Parts: sequence; C-alpha cells; structure tokens
Amino acid sequence: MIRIFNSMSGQKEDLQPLQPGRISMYVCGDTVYDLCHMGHARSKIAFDVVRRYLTFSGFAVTFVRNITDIDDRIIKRAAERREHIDTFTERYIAFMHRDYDALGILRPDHEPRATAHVAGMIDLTSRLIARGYAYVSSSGDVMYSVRKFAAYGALSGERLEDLCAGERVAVDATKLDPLDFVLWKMAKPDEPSWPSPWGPGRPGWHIECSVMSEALLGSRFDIHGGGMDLKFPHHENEIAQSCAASDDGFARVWMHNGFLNIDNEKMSKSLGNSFAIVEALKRVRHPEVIRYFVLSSHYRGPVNYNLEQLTQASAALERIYSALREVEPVQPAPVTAYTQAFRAAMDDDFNTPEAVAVLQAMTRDLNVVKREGQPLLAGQIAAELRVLSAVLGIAQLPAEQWARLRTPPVEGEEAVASAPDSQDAMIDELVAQRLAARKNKDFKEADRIRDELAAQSVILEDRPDGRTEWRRA
RNA sequence: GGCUAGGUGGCAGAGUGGUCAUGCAGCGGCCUGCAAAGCCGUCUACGCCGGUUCGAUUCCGACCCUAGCCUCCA
Repeated sequence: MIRIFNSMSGQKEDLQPLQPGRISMYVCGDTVYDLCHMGHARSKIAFDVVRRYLTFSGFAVTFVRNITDIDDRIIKRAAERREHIDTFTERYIAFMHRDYDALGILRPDHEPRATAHVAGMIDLTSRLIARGYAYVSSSGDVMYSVRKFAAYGALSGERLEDLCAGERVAVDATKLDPLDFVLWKMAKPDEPSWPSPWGPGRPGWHIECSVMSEALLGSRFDIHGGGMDLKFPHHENEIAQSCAASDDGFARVWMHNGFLNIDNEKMSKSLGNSFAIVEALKRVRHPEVIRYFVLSSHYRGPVNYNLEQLTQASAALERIYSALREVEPVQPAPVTAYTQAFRAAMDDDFNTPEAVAVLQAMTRDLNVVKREGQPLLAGQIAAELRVLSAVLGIAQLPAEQWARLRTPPVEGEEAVASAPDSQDAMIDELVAQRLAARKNKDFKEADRIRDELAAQSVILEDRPDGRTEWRRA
C-alpha cells in the first residue's frame, strides 16, 4: 500500500485510486517567460519519480502538466523584445523541453497550454457568476468573491482574518474584499485578448489550472501536485473555483515539494542567486548527477544546492557505476528482498533517500559477490539494481560510457582542443604504452605515464585479469 | 503578527522508544610492483529545558533558532 502525505489533511494517507488500477495526476507547470531554473527542475524531478513509481507499482497513470503561455510577465517580456507573443512562448517552451528531456523527466501524457483552453475558462467564469461566487468589479475585471466560499483556507490552514492582517499589497479599491482574486482580466490597449461576455480580455492565472485539469482528467482526480509556494494562494484558489463551480469535488490528494535553496537562501531572481538548468548541466558530467542529488533528499524537505553537494552526488553515483562494470546482467531481472526494501521505502511517501540507500546496499553486495567470483549472482544483483534505478531515472547508462564522460567545460575556461574521440584514442595509446612498460617491469616509465594521464584527470585501474581500464575523474 | 515545515556525527541526509541508515570526506587494515577500485574496521550524532517511561534523538509541553508562505513564484 502506497502512503502519501496529503497537504490537505496534513498527514500520510493510503492511496486509494478513484478507479482501480488507475491514477490521474495534475502537476502545475511553468510560465514560459524565461529559462527553467533548478527550482523547476527539483519539482519536476520529484513528480517525475512519483509518476515512474506509480507506474512501476502497476498503475495506469495519466499525467498532466500544463504550460502557462499567457501572463503579465510574458506580455511584458515579449513587448520588450518586440517579439510576437506566440514566437516568444514557443521558444521558451522549446528550451523547457530541451532542459527537462536532458534531465530525464518524462514528457507528460498531456501538456495543455492555457491559450488553448480560453473557452473553458470563460465558461467556468460564467458558471461562477451564475452560482453567485463571482462578480464584475467596477474596473471591469471579473473577480472571485472569496468570502462566498466557506472552505477557503482549508488547504493552507489560513484563516481569512489572519490573511487580511498580513495583507502587504496596496488594497485594490475595486475589490469587494482584498482577498478576492481575478478570474477574467480586462485587456489593456495592445495586449492580447479574447472576446468574452465581459468584453475583450484574458484569463486570470488561477482559473487556468481549474479548467485544464477538468478538461483532461474530469472534475475529480487523484493527485494534484506543485511547489509548496503554490499552496497559497494558487491551489487554494483552484479549490475555491472548482468546488464552487460544481459539486463533484476536486483533487483527492495534494502534494507539495519543498524548495531548492542556493546557499541556504531561497533561489530567486531578485536575490540574484537563480540558477538555470543549463548552467547546472555544465557543472556535472551527466544530468543523472543532478537527479541523484535531488533524490538524495526527501521531496517535501528543502534541498540546498551548491557545488559540493553536486560533487558528493557524483561520487556516490560513480560508486554504483563502478560496481556495474564487467557484470553481465541476468534477464529477466529477479525480484528479491532488495525490491521489497526499495518498495517499502517508496511506499512511504516516496522516500527516495531511503530508496537510494537500498541501491547503495545492493552496490556493496554486488561488489562483494564480484570479488568472491560469483558471476551469476552478480548478474542477478546488477539486473535488479538496474531495474530499481530506472524508477529513479539514474544509473541507466552503460557503465563503460559513464567512466569516459567528461564534465563540460565551464564558460570562460579553455575548451578542450581535441575532439573527444581523438582524445580517447590518445589516452588508449598511452595506456597501451604503460602496459608494455609494466610487462617489462619498467615501473618508472609506467608511473610516469600514469602521472601524465592523472594530470589530465584520467585515472587508471589495473584489473586482476591484466587489463588496464581508465576513467575520468 | 498568522500559517507551514524543520533543527541528526567533518559534509549531505534517512530513520527509530532500548543492537546497523546510506553516501561523501578522514583514519587504520586487506588487496596491489606502487596505485586505483573494492572489501573490512574506525571516527561513539541527534537545538535547549522540563515531563511521561525501567529506558527518549524518537512521545508530550515550554523555549530558542532556521527556512518558507501570507505579493508573481516550482
């Protein structure tokens, strides 16, 4: 039985699918006005693993993640660049796909764009007005009347009075209540707009997710996920909209991932400590390192990003790959106590740090049976290790390939002059020369060559069978 | 001020009412021509103060501290 921490109830609950064997989940996607940063990556990796594990557990998962492609920031940025809004968002969507693909984040089953669902947003807004939950303000915007929705605040645990006390923005006089939020926004001159019963305008942010989740998953679905910052007000508002518009209910379980911090501070553009995914990718030899790093912490807790953590993750992942060398995996992979332990960890609210610990225990055992000369047993452990690692999206490369990967040159550093293949060939040649020297007991020359290679971050290993392997540090 | 998470060994990070997390780093040993990788061992951690208990890092209460949300935000 899979147990998930439900932000709505504040405790772990058994996952009971609305339909047997099927899970429908909706995760809030990105507003495409800039490059995706490491915080996005953390959230997307977390829910990617949730999805992979549910699939691994035998569920037919329908995974929806939206794209917000109409928004104040988008309009502003596109205007600054004198670019058409569509070409602007297309470009950032392409960047997003490139970065997420690199990180091994599986594409959603559905990736709805807000601009393709405007009709539904107009419809939902109309329903809310008809049901008495929304009104047209003096400014012409359609607002949601928060006071009308009795359950407002249930998700975040906030009380309306307390929220008012903390209001830090200038109160908009056109609102009946400071907490009311916009469902439909009147278009200003030169802004993109859609015709509506309330005049040309565009949808508010919160209504997008209510509409797109219902369009693709129905009014009730199993899991709604997103970053913890979305809990209030975004998800609170989604609930207010969806539950007020129909009596069917809404998401059953709410999942929120913790933040990725930089040097123990929240990453944000204003603090100037924002890291784009593409920048992080330059600091690791392979994107799997970033996944390993992210999954080394529980998804609900904070995770602190810095170079040292990345280095540790890389070394830990290296250990797994090292054990996987020279082993012939047995097919099909067996299912043993390792899988049980892995599942026990993941069943408990997707405890990836513990799951990773299981992988590391398997790695140690694999090393032991290899050294004891049990190739069949080693092949079994290796096969099972590969299967379980796939659930986390790590350790999927051929071990040989991993060993020869290079960390991409950081901007500003000299690019490596020779092409990778020719450099590899050169290393192979030096290794062969050293091997010959060793056979002649010319250890002085052998060590000289090894030092020379070490200077290029190439590490040699003399294997028991007489071969010499090399890998990059 | 309100709300929500946390405070674990050199670092990162799980977990548990009373024998082991796990990884990285360090140290010792084995192995090796020497290394590397690996294995074994080791470095005896749980914010502070009370309480419950035979026994608490783990449960309860107070306190201190940190982060996040209350404004766009993964």
